[in-house]
Amino acid sequence: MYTIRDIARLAGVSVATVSGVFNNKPTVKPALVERVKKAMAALDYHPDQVARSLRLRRTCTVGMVIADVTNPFFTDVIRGVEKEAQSNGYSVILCDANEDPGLERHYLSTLFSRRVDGVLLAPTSSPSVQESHIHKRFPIVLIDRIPLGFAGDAVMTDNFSAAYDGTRHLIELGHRQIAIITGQLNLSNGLDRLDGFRKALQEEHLALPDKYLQRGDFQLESGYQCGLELMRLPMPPTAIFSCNNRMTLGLMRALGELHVHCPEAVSVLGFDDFEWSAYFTPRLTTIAQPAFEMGRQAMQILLRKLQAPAENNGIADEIPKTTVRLKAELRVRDSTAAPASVHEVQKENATLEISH
Amino acid sequence: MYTIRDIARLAGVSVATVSGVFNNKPTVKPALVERVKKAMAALDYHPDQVARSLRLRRTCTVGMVIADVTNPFFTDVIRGVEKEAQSNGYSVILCDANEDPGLERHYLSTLFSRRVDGVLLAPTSSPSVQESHIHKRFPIVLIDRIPLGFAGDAVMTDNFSAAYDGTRHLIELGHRQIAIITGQLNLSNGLDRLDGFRKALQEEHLALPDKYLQRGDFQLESGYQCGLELMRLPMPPTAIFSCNNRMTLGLMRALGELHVHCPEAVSVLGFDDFEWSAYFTPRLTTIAQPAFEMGRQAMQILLRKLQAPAENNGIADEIPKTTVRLKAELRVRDSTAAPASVHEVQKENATLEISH
DNA sequence: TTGAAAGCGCTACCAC
DNA sequence: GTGGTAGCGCTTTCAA
Repeated sequence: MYTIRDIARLAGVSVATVSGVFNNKPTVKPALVERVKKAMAALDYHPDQVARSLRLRRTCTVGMVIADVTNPFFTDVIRGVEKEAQSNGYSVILCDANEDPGLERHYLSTLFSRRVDGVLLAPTSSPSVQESHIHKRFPIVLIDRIPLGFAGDAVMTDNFSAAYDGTRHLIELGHRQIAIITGQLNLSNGLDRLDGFRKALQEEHLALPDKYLQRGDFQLESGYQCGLELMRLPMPPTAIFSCNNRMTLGLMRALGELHVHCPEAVSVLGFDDFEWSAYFTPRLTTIAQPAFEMGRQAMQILLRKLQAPAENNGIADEIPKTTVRLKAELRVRDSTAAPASVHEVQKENATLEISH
Repeated sequence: MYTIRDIARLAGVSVATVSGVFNNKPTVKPALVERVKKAMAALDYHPDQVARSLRLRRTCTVGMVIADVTNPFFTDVIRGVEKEAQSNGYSVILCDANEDPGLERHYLSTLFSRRVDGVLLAPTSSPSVQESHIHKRFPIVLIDRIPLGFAGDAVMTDNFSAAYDGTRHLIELGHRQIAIITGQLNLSNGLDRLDGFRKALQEEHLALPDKYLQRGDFQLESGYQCGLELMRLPMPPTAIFSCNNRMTLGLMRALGELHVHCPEAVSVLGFDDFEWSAYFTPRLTTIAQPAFEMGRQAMQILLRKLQAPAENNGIADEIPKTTVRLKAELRVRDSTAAPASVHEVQKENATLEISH
């Protein structure tokens, strides 16, 4: 392994000059720059970022702690983060907290040891972010979800509006008996979706019977169980809003097993859109989150904090907090349709018109 | 930010003692260990891994360069790597090469600068791994795919056997007109799948007309185009083997648009299995790669190389190369069935038996 | 404009 | 057992 000294010797200059070259100091003479670069290339020399980090007290590395990397939603988030990081000379250490608060805490400590400049965090349900000492370690930007009452930097989908708009879509199709399968309600992503759903119902004075509010946990199995329960009710709903991709899969399985046809017998609206949503039978109507953009903007905010004056280093409270809520997009496909009763009415109307 | 000196002062010991404590040196007296640990906890002190790395010439960090993180297959690979790394005290820097050889080369240089201890690489089509100087930088273990003629450490699916077994499944169902949609053929994953397919056909003396060999590029669009082409042939195949998940999606879209029913009119066997494979209509028969295990074993091999004696540091040629080929699993679902002609024969046989 | 040297936080060697 | 200290590779100040 070569050092700056080897390059200096080979190029016949001092180490300070070599350092000046790869830090683009304008004071180094072009001729010397040339000689140094040649020497660097000859030895496949790349400055040691570890030594550099120690000296500069800056690693140009950020940590990314994801509660559940297996959820394909996060793949796009990660890509957005990675792209923005890479084009700004940052590297990303990826940590999979696996929905385990203990592991999340462990990762946050590891990242601190490694002196990452900042952290992007999609927190688990029992969030370490609430502990103030974590924020003394490095700036943090939350992604996708925030704990109740959290006041800090965050980028997420405007879940309330997204759920509201989606539910309105169901109402406008003529549905009156609409059920919801929610996720956990202790983080914003679960709660805001339920709230948006409720708002849309209340505006139309539609009831939400207890049985129509099924509480899942964002996992496939819970979507399946809640789906079974809903469709076995004496008065099953005519439309179901499923609050994430996995639960939607479980719900579809439940419908299949019960031989309940979608959308004829029940409409399904799912949160999260993916490559395969348009390949289902029926093609799924979904609420698409801007995952890539979420990652990109989160990294941008973090970078901005890192460029803040050194004395507060992006940690101090004086820096204004940024919360970005990105708009989701409703993608209407074939899993939502007017309820059977409305079909009847429409047919009748059609008949009437024809008979004029 | 506190340093080892602050802890030493607070605990009333020397820096050497403090260092001894968090490096588990058995020579430190328990009473001192206690005092030091208390001081560390009091200040939320975590040893600076940057300084440590500089001193030890070891970062306990590995790089992971993925040609295409958007492919959900890699999500599981990454999880396997991450889990194995984490439980051995390693961190993972994730790099998305985006199928761009230039970007891949750039990342390999960045990782070298950061002095990662080793690299896991799913190479792009125009692979930097063939360049010998890369291997002087750090040990590399390839994942999922190797360039033709590569001799080094690698972990991948036994693509040849997987494709062979899958094709045999089609043959045993009675298919004789079997087509394939391949990916690029310059890396092992594409080529071995084609070879396994060919082998199975040859054993049964089945022809592979030129038109039945459609060359895709592992992207959705190519699966779609190849699917259209195949089913518009004067003599379309009765079964199609699609060489990855994305192309299978494209193929299914093509079948849908042409109103070709699967599996009645054509059977579909897809490489790669995912959460949604069992939720398609029809439920897809697939070849499931052990992605998580692939990541885990790749990281294990890399760790083993890192523990090799310092003088060759896992880079020298003397260390034997390990190539692991993991078995894939054929998951038979509903998208593959006997061809229409065989259905007829079976029905006839059934009739005959009844008439006995 | 260039070079010599101090020091970032830690480890490990050596002296006590 | 414990402590003092050189030095990992780099940046940057200061002197030439």
